[in-house]
Amino acid sequence: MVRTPILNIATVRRLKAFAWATDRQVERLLSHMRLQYVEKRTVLFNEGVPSDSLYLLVSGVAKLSLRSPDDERVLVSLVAPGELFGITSLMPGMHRAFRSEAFSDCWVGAVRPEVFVTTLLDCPFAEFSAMMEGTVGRWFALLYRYTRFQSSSLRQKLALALLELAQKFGVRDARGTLLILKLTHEDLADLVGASRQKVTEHMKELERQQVLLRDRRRLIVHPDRLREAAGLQVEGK
Amino acid sequence: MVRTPILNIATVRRLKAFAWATDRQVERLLSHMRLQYVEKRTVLFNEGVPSDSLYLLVSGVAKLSLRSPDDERVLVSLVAPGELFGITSLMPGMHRAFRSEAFSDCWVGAVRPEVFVTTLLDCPFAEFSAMMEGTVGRWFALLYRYTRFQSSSLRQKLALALLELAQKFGVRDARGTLLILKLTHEDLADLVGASRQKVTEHMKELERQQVLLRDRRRLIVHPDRLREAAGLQVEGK
DNA sequence: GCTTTTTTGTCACCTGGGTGACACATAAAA
DNA sequence: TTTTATGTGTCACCCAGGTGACAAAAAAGC
Repeated sequence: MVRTPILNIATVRRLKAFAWATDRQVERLLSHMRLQYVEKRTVLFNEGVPSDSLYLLVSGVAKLSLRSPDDERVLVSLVAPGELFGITSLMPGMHRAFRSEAFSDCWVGAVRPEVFVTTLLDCPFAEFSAMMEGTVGRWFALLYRYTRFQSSSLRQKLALALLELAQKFGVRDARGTLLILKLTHEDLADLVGASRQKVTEHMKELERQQVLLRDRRRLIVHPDRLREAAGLQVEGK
Repeated sequence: MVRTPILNIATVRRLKAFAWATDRQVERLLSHMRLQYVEKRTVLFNEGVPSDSLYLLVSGVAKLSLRSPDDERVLVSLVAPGELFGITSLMPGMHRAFRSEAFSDCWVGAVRPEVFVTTLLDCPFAEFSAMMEGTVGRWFALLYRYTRFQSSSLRQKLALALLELAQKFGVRDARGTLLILKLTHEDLADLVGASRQKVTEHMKELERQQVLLRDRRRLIVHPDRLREAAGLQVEGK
């Protein structure tokens, strides 16, 4: 038999995440929190599903992971008691980036992100959310890239990096997506954490495969072919 | 001669980061923004310095990088026009995690984070900031770890991972810091993106060096020795 | 234009870490 | 206690990618 943990104002206020909140705020928050017991190995949410709850780990250890291109499980992080997780729910229209599962038996509290924000900050959720996207969205995007890098071959990292660059610095062109910056192979090498020589080799190979071409020192990539050449699933949104 | 770029309300509102703001908010923000021209290769801020401004890249390309344990430059990200960067300034008492320099000649706008937040969200900066720390602080910490992983040996990655675990799950003990979770070598391997066998080898070696020891299936680490054994500089807070 | 510097392309060679295989130890289940 | 499942320790072998070296090609200066 599992005993429901005590989750009162005093306990919560001891957590770093809420140290600065008032009693009334914490009280309101708790009244909106559904507490649940999650048994070891149970999946709380999966990658890709809509992100509509924010979680507080009350006790136990939770695990964030993702499945890499070649089907490996990457353990991204272990969540300690007192931490908030499932943070993508604070950004508009996000989907879960990681799978979350119980690493040991856990008690977890769930709140709607709207309630969380309006209770603790009293400002409209939509605005807060947009603000997050415009600021820390960058961190998230970077984290996303780095976690996928783990367990990828150099070829795949290069593809991932080029796709990201195409997204940020690309303009449509008859021949594909033109990157409006002048990148040396050394820049790319620094970006993916590889040696310049190997980057040159792979780039040459990708040119041979018609996946990208070069107009003087400007790159033109073909995103779809690139994704395919690197064995990355063509993402549906 | 360099022409000062136009930075009026209409221009700014076209940027994704501000699409949702009102004219008045944008106007107020602009009046508090100091615009500066930054020549290619100039460093805007360095890792480790206090984080007291938020930047908007108006034109050009900026670069975020860091220096790895073995003195390599890791290119973390390239910033596109219209993006905000220097985001650590939104979290309390943070220092810069990355160096930022102009990748090409740039126009950059700087605002105090307090002004940014209170203008766009009208809620106290201190609260907003604390909220950021309690939520997206996790992303930042992860990003930090992953960027350092780039260009580290397996030994160093393991050390980094164990130090992070010690911080999150450790309790002081006569013999060092005791981790209050039962981790298999396979868990560690997944965490650092390595094979189970190699992790076993390195762990054994670390035990031999008295850097960590094991009590049944619980780890006890000695943070200082661990940092030293992995050739990581002992960080001064 | 010519010169100097920066990139690119390609070698041959070395090494850290992946893989598979298997014995042994430890913990959980029965 | 015995059985079964899960972790740990250690091989021998292989390969992706790092390193150094150098020539050719492009850019940038002049």
